[in-house]
Amino acid sequence: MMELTRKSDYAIRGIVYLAGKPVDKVYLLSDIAAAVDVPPTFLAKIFQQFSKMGLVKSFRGTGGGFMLGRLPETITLLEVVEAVEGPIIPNRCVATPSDCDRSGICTVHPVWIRVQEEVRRVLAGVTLKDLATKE
Amino acid sequence: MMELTRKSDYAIRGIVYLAGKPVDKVYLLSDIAAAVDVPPTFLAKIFQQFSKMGLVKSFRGTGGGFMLGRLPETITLLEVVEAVEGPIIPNRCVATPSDCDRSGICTVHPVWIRVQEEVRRVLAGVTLKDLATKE
DNA sequence: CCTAATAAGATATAAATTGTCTTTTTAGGG
DNA sequence: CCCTAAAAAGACAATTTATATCTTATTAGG
Ligand code: SF4
Ligand code: SF4
Repeated sequence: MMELTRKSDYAIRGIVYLAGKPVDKVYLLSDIAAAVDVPPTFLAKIFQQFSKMGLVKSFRGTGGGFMLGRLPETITLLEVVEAVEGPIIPNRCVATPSDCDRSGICTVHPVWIRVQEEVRRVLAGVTLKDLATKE
Repeated sequence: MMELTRKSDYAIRGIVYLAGKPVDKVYLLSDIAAAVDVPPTFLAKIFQQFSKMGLVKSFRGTGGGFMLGRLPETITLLEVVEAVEGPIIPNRCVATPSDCDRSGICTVHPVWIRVQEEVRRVLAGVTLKDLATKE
């Protein structure tokens, strides 16, 4: 239960890498992928998603690559994870109570909401700046 | 991310149902399954697991069925969930840091440990007695 | 023994995960 | 105006996980 996908882990590796570099320069996807040990084609897909959401900016053609879309201190881990996986929902009734006939009377339902809140709270408390490894 | 499986949800439904009934009587699997709206064969598998772990007791043959293995106030939701799904691990490096070469230097790693702690704390704080619907 | 019930194990289907491959688009430089 | 470098987009594929079901065995009571 509750296991992060590779995709999210890779995504975090990639964007944290960017956050640890000078933010106004572009970096080759292939270089990023190599540095964080992620299959390049997979990371490409992830960064395409991020690009649409503004988490990163992309530049095509010669001299192209990726850079962070915003300052590292303004991007939380929560935002990154939810950008990849969608909302954090411990159980489907948290997102859509109508999915389960029992949600009205279910005593477990509120527990999942609390779990969601706690997880979100932890992840929202960490920014890319916090995570960036400065060397 | 972080979504509970049906199996766990079904498991909880089933065992919470038992917790809401007089604890020293046996109940037919088919009745439990019908009451909580779970495929009977699936719930059977789950309860077989639970039985091995002592969460429930099973009785075969005529007049057989299931009852709770311990008092409802001594069984936490955490225990039930982990009995079905195994340990709660937000990321595989939490269980086995050696799985990931980067765990030594990774700044994200400690965050997943905190997430794990928070989730476990919430679930450990709820017992089957709390969840049992009395009517 | 006959019947009721769970136990155990094999099997099946569908969905999600974890990628890869090919083609297209964009941009820079000579 | 090409040529090359790079990301974008979309199709495709393998593997694993989830979600069951089915069959046969075992146990217990009457
Ligand atoms: S049974 Fe309760 S916890 Fe499970 S899905 Fe329905 S409302 Fe949510
Ligand atoms: S990169 Fe960090 S968070 Fe991801 S698996 Fe490795 S140690 Fe864990």
